[in-house]
Amino acid sequence: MTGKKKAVKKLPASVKIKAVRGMSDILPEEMKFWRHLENLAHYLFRLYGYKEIRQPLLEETGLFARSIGDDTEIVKKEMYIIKEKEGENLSLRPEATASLVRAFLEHSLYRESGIKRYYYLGPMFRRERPQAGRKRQFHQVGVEAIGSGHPALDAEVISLAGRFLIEAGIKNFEIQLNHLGCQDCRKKYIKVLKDYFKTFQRALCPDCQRRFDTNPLRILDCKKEACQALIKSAPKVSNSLCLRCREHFIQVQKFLESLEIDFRLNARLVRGLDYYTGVVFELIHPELGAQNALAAGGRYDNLIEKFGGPSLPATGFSFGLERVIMALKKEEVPVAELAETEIFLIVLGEANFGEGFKILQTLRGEKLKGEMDFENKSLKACLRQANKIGVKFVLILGDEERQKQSIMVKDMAGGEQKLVRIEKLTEFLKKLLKKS
RNA sequence: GUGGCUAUGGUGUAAUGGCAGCACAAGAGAUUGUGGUUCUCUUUGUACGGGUUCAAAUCCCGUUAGCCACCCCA
Repeated sequence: MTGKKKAVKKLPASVKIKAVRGMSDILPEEMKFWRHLENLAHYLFRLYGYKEIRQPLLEETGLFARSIGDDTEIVKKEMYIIKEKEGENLSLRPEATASLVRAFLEHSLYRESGIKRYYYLGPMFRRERPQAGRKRQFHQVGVEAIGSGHPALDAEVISLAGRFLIEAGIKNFEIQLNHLGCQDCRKKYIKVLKDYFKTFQRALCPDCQRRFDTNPLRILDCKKEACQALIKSAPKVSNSLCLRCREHFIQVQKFLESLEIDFRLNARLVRGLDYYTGVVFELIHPELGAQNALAAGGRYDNLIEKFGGPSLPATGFSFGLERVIMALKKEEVPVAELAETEIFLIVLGEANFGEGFKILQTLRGEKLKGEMDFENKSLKACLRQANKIGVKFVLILGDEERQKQSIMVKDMAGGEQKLVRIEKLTEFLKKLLKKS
């Protein structure tokens, strides 16, 4: 290729390709945020004894229907379902807990001793109408801790979620707690709630009239003014809790207080997924509008047994990474740039190109991050480029240097330069880069 | 899924029915081997499809996408 580049002709609109709705590219400039959170997850969750696990993106559709609930929006409307020629349909996972429990049982991981702690990280899929913080492919990191009903485990998981945000650099968030009751008292509460709302059923908004049948707990979550008054005087969960649940909730709060974790009780906090029982929580960021839940989680003490496994209590949470990144940006949290190019090699004259190309390979072999120009651009243009990408050193290899078996090393910060013999180059650069 | 708002170079914006302009970014250059500042020049755009009109970025319809709220949820 010589001469001027021709302008790239645009494809006609009829064949313009673009990403699927609600699924966005994560471009290099965004990547530092992702790596910031992913690295933190790997470090922090392991610190607490959680082991990484990765499940497939596809599972049998029935798995989600059974765990999340047949009547939830997620299962009814939002799953990406792949029709198989034979056998059961497959679905892209809308969340991770169901498939984690599946894997847990399939590989008999319950045979291991003690509390089983896992963390995961990856894309989830829900076919919702997209918005900021609500993509159709979105990403979660989360943990699941299986095998203990102890309130300290709730406290561990909740405090871990809080610590994740704090270490990520987010200051402005709130932990909200509620107790939905165990299987028994939850059922009891739902009955009490339905009895209460039954008398006022006609006063409820249309959505809530529907919720009355599908998920009465959700009525507590309604934002309509008409319902607010009724909700206010509705019976509280706390009054329906059995003695054990009540004691458990108190213990969880005590443990959290002992760890100096701030939280707020929210009697109207409910969960949309059917498998939740007991203590549930959300981590809310106040500046993110309607998508303000950075993370949510809670106990699911009956799910494993429901899937045919042993009766093991469990709890966990998951973060929506897109939302955490929105919070990072809102709070202008400084996030470290990813490792950048340290050295830019400039070759003058095509005769020296091969030699320069070899030197670059040697530098890279020594773990020095280097680049060079392949287009025989002018020295000026190369320096400008090197300056733009912010390298610390520029190496110049021309006829003069070549004759002396040396290379010019230029410090971009100060501007001074020094002739260095090629065999001493890597040693020389390493010393400088470690110091600076 | 429901309702609403929006769509102009890579990015941010101007043009209120009459010449698509500006800034940043990008590329080339300012006496031939020295960057950042400055200066000159250059490339690149009305999301898509229709309609109204002498004339459409501008008005209308549809599509697509993004955003906001709801639904739901991380």
